[in-house]
Amino acid sequence: MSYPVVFFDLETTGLIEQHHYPDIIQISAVCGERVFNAYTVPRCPITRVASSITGFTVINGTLFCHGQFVQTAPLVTVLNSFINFLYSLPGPVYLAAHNACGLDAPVLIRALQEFNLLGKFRGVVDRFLDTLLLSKRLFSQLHSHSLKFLVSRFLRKTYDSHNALEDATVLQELFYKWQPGRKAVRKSLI
DNA sequence: TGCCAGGCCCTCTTTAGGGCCTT
Repeated sequence: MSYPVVFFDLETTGLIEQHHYPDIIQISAVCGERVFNAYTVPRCPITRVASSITGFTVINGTLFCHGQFVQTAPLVTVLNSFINFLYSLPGPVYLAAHNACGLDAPVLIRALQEFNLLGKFRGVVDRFLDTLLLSKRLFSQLHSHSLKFLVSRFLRKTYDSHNALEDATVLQELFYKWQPGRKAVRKSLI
């Protein structure tokens, strides 16, 4: 592999819509044994569907997950901490997420732009890697490429997390299990 | 009240449509 791969996942207030980007609630990343995990109170309401999927709710400006209080930090602090985490690795790195080009990459980039952090971010992240594209390239015969299905198929685990840290962790396990070649990885970069 | 997106890939394609995947 050309660069180390950092596996990350976002939990957000919803999906990308034409005139509205969702807010970040949680950023998690793993690279080998190194782990990053942070939460922030979103500035826009969490959609009903997103709340039912992730378990996150905001009550009087405080974040809860399945009813449990969650320690948060301002978004700019979370983003800076995430970038500092990436700089602490032997970079530059590939930043991998499942369906990165559909949600995680554009939402993260937009948030970084808002705080003028994209330049600093680009100094340590070479490219995004979309493991959904990679899975379709490697296993075109599979009828599903959802993270839940792939975890069940390759890791023989029951999996229904929708917690960013758990999602990033299993994504790394999948990648290590697959051991994809350089060519397949290169074609899944965005 | 009820409804809601976008990008990618595949194919019975390219003058298009449908399914999947993410929260």
